[in-house]
Amino acid sequence: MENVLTRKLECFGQLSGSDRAHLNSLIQEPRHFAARQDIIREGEAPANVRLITEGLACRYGVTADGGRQITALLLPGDFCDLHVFILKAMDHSISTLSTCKVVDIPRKDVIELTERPAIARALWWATLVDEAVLRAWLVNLGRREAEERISHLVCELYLRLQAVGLAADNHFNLSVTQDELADVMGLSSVHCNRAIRGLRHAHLLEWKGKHIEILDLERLKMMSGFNANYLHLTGGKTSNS
Amino acid sequence: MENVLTRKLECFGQLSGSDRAHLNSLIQEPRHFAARQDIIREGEAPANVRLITEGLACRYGVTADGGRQITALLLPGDFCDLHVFILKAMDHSISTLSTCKVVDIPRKDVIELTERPAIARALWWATLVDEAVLRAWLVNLGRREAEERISHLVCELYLRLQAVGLAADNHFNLSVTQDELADVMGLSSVHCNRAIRGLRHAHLLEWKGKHIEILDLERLKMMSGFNANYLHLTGGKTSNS
DNA sequence: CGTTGGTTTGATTAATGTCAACGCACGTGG
DNA sequence: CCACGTGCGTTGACATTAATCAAACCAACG
Repeated sequence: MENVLTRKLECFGQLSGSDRAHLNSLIQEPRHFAARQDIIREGEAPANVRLITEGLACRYGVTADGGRQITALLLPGDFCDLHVFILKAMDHSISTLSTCKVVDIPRKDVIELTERPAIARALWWATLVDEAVLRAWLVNLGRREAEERISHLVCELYLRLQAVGLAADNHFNLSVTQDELADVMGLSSVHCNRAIRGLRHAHLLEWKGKHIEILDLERLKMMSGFNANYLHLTGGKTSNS
Repeated sequence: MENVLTRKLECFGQLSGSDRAHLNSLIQEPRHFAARQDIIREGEAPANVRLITEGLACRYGVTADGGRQITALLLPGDFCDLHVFILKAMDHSISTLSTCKVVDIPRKDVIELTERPAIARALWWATLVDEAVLRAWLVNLGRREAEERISHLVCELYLRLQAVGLAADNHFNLSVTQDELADVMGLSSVHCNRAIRGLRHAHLLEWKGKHIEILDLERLKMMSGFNANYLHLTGGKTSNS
């Protein structure tokens, strides 16, 4: 089975055999992280680029009064800190949510990567998609209320997980507690709990422990105004191939 | 006077005379837009890259039920659609807020730009800063309430406008109505109005029409937990030089 | 002057947060 | 094998924050 990095980058477009081989050579032994451990902290300037190969992680920011807001969920294939080439220091922290495997890619290898045009474009694409997801989340937090907000996230995660082979048949696993979900959604955990109950009672989904089952994807998309365009998954392998 | 593009890119670092000259040559006659006109709409795939040289514009997304959320404020020097090289179509729209001047840069000229290393890095930097601002806004919407939220935005805009020479001495002009501010903040315009009144009564700022005067920047930063790191303005000309 | 677009205010309702209790599943140690 | 924590989910009661509706106000402008 191909590795998560090539799978992810080929969402943008087909890569040559040589490019794939080169990418494969970069995936060394991963480091293992327990759940709820910081991978990188705000202020640090890491020397390597890190890539999640297994598990769930998140970017987050904290407010002065101790609040936490998760600003991105990182799935297998996602980069932690492509920024490092340009910006002096991390302006946010990254933490695991589940146990994770993380590969370190030395800075110089990434620079080499950017000299392969197809890969460089795919990396650039990944950055732009991250940005698009951030915009979608902003709309979600700013203009949708709790049940719609959660529905929207569930739709997004289903498609993103599907794109890396981690979801199918309307169900998937997600290692987040309701406290953590609250930090994603900009809500309190109690309110998240009640919103999920609402969705359950409306026969839209089941959510027990880590297991999420979407009972009515169409209605879930409808009620949350979900439109997959922003994920830009129109490249190589959108559908199950 | 140098143009806004070079001024902006030199926030990242000094450019050579040749690079500057090249950038200057790209700034042709701008097109004029009235206030509240769309510059690009969701779904379009523009052939040129557009750059705001004067005025205030915004990115925005709309929800199914007609709500609008502004996801970025574009100041002079900001690009509208660097995305166009990679992504097939815009996943959001851009509209003017005030009257604006907009320069079109042909696609091929931007490709040439990316072949000059210092400029390519500066463009990359600009993208990453945009992303960092999105994350900061997400924290703002998710975890701060109205008064703090507005304070945070005011601090950010003051620094960003200062960086392009459009703010000094704790005041600046901002062409947004309270309805538009509400769409930035994820609040209702009535609630924005009351929050501004609160800030006014606390002697933190004055805000009359387009004119904003910061009365106590330190306290404003404090109460909103503002930390300028995410703007990454540590390069060439952070302070007044 | 009257219109118009924007701001301000009050009254009311809806959404969300907070605090506290309870319950359930799971693991650990006696 | 059972008793006890412990972490998480669930629920209720109540406080706070924000949205909505509607009216009044104000300044700019033809």
